[in-house]
Amino acid sequence: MTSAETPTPRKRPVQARSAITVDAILTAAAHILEGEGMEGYTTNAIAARAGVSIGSLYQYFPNKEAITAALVLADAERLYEGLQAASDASAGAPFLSRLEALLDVVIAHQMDRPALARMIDMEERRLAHDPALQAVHEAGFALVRQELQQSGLSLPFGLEACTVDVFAIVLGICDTAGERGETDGDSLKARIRHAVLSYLGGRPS
Amino acid sequence: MTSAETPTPRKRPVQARSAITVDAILTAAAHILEGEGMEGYTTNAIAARAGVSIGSLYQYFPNKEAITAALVLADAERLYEGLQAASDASAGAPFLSRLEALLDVVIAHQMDRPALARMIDMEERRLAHDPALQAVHEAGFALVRQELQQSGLSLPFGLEACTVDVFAIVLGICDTAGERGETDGDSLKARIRHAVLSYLGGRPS
DNA sequence: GATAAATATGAGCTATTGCTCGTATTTTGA
DNA sequence: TCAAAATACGAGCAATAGCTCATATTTATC
Repeated sequence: MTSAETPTPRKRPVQARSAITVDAILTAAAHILEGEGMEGYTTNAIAARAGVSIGSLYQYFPNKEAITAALVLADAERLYEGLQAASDASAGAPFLSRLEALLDVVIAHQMDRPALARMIDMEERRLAHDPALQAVHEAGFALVRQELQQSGLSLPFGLEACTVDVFAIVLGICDTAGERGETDGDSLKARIRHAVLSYLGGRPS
Repeated sequence: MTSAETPTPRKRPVQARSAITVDAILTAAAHILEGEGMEGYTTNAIAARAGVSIGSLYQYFPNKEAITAALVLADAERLYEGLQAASDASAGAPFLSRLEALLDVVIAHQMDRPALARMIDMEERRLAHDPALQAVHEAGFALVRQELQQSGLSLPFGLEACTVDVFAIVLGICDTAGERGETDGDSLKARIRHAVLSYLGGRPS
């Protein structure tokens, strides 16, 4: 994984084994969050599950919050990179195709590990003021903004408002689906596509 | 406030003064949540702010979670009652008017105390499995479901899916607006109305 | 092989905080 | 008026969990 997953590390891991340790910690944290929620999410439990001593954990993370922040940031980055890749891959294609490509990424991201996605989503709200996280969010915004600009559609509101709302609609429907335990990705995609397209004024379905 | 705000009370308040105590506790809890977030949200702080001893607090709430649950439930009930009232008041009116009446309630609820709304929203996700809360949610669903049924619109998806999505769209845009600190209720309403109407296939703005 | 730097360890400290319980005060009802 | 019930009080217990630090081990460097 990239170095961005370890923000504010107390010590920069330089040897290979320490990188493995950091990775094990983040993986363990994710598994606990996914399987037990916030109740079991303690630094001691994370260290134990990672097969690492609590001392080692605090050698690379200044506090518990930093672990969560790293987890959330890595997740946001993965999503953004997926969107970027989809955007690049569908360059030149008509807007509808490009939108579908982006939705596929978002939905795959949601459907992959729904329980984890839900927990990370909740933590993401709590850590919304983290500058590194905000930067990734802004990058995602920029991507969608550009997509809308190039779509040639006559937008119902200002570019910024439409960008914000498209995000809100997509994430809103996705999160709700996650909370309700929906598993049908195709249905989800069809509904989100319809919601976004009709909002933008493009011919839906 | 109604008795529904005190679920699972350790002791049912029967005298007037104890009702005041319970009310003071809930009010204090809301104020702390609104002003300091989860960091300052401790039972001792709540009791202190309420001008009540910690012992009194635990005479009416079995644990801290019950206070939060009562807060969230009261909020959800207030919203639902507002929707119900708006629905009743606009009986017989065309769908667009009725939708606007409902949106006014939602937006007023969001704009009234945005910081508190945001915190309650977060806790609401965490407590999503609370039966009493689920019941209120279901009541809200039923209201919107009926509204859609009576609209005469030919829905783009099944009634249930449309109900869920309308909720998700409205709350998604609202929450995002709250997080971004938006203060223009009119703009918000226009966008949400557009999003919902276009999703449903009714002629937007 | 020797020295230093990096990494790993985990017992236990510290601080917080949810919560209890014995007691005091107020209200009710007869 | 007085006993019983309801309410209020708050010092302090108990448990948890974040985190430190002195020490041990491994790796890199020369």
